[in-house]
Amino acid sequence: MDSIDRIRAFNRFYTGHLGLLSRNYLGSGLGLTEVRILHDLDATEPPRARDLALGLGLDEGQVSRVLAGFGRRGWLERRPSEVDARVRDLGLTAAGRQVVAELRAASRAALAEVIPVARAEVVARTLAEAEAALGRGEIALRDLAPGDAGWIIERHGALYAEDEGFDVTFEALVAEILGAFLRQHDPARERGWIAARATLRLGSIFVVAEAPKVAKLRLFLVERSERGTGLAQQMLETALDFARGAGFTSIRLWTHESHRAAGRLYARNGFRLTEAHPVQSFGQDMVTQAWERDL
Amino acid sequence: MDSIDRIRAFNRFYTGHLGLLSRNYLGSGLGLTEVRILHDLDATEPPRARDLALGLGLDEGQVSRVLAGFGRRGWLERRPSEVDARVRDLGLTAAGRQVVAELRAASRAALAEVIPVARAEVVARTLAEAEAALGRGEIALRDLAPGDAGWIIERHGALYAEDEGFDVTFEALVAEILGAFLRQHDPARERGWIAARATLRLGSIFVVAEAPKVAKLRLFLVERSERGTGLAQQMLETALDFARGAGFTSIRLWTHESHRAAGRLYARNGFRLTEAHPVQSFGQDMVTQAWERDL
DNA sequence: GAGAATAACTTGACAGAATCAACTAATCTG
DNA sequence: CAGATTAGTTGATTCTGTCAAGTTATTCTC
Repeated sequence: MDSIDRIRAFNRFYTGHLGLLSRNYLGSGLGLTEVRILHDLDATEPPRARDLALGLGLDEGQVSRVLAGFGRRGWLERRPSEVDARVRDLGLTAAGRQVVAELRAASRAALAEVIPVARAEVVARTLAEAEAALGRGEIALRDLAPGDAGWIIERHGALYAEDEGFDVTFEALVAEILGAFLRQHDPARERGWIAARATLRLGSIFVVAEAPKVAKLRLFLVERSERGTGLAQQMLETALDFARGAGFTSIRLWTHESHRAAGRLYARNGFRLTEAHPVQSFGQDMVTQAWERDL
Repeated sequence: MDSIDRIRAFNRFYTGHLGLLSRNYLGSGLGLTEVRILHDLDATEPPRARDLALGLGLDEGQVSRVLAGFGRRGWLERRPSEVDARVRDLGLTAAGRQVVAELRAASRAALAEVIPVARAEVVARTLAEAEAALGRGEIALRDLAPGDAGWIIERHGALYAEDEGFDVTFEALVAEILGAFLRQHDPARERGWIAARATLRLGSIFVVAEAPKVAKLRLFLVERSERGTGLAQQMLETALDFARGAGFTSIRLWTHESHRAAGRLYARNGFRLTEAHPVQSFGQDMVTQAWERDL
């Protein structure tokens, strides 16, 4: 079962599990479409009819009829816009907002019934990550927070096991490096960043001191999904800027020959290959490289 | 925004994003309901009409009509069951299976179009975890695999930060403990387990040697969602059995007074509180406890 | 600035989906 | 064996979604 099949399996499971397709939505007498439109209408900046159709993937005619229905029921006011007379400004009435509030409460109650309270937290966390994985939200570079170090270790362990066949001693090394860093480091000269989209972590990069004037780049990792997007370049620049500002005059890093894309990134950013020799580590034969550049 | 609201937000996002409500499903001329029924029919053990209605949350009349339609198109054979003449045995014809195969291919293609290849992997991974979080799949206790150590560190870091206000030095400690364990331990006498539902990890427990005859229980963690389900008891028993089999004659553990439920679990399992004194650690004032029992 | 093109929305016609209820036939229960 | 239950079908009705045509206002083009 490949990734696409897994996603399809989830879709079937989820639609079934939550009854997303239910007609008479939560006994309100409204259809799912009406509920979705109502929800969109209840925003600080109410949308135009056209936006509703586009945003929800509906026929404009249908939206028009639904809105007319809301008007008839006294939930919605529609008056010609003063800026553009083709457009009708939409605004929920107090009664309309009341209906939305009731629907929201009913929806919450229905969900709470299907999902045990204790589970809601994990479910929300994993779904939020899935949402971010689907590309929702902006990527930000931030400082380390509790839990991040573990994630860095997990992803180094998992990705290097898949890509290079490394055994768990590599994960052990990463754990020890990070343990030592967290326990003690000079915040003025040493720092780690996490790239994340909402709660979904996408990459890590660290600058540590190797010598008074020589910095070292470590634990530079970017998830496969974000490779080739320019994120790695942005992270590298952030790290180099910090190292420069912290008074280092040069920076070094160690990597493996098999990381071709990483090598190209370093070369493009002024690093020179200064060392390369075969080693046997983490259960695999490979060629380690040292790269260096002035700051 | 609490967990339930987050889940509701995901539902809105997801239904919109994947166009789950698409009518004329993938240009096949079939509706979503027909497609769902067809998919369910294509199983090794074909369901009865009744099961379809129940399983998909549909009206029995509607299912009957849809099945009749499939029969008319030559996709489905319906003959009275020999066991129970009220029931009609359902079986897709070769043509029917062909239709299902084409639909599956079309669905895969449509998904692949919406989700960039590079992203499919993370999306599948996070959705699989969400599915497990929703309670799908059995819980299993297994040995450590790459990535597990990082997860243990992350969850210790995150949960203790939330529950006890610990700072990152606690995460550092866990990282160092695990780094050392992974790098070197005696597999006959020391062992770690992960409790997981599919790919979603739910807890961890370790047995290590403190002295030749004295074992130590460490890194015992259960996600909030699984507390009170008997999982912790099962994990503890597994660990105690192992320690007994490995020749230890007693076992110790350290915990904090604030972990009331854990304390009750230990007491219920024959542990005695042997030590308790106030300490200042990880940025918090607390009372550490030592517990012990014979094996 | 006139005429064409486009945009925002409405309306009509119609096929298909979902719902409710009534119905047949077989089987189970006590 | 009478009555209840189960599996499935059929009919009437309402609602949804879709396609196409229409109205009015605005913008574009030469």
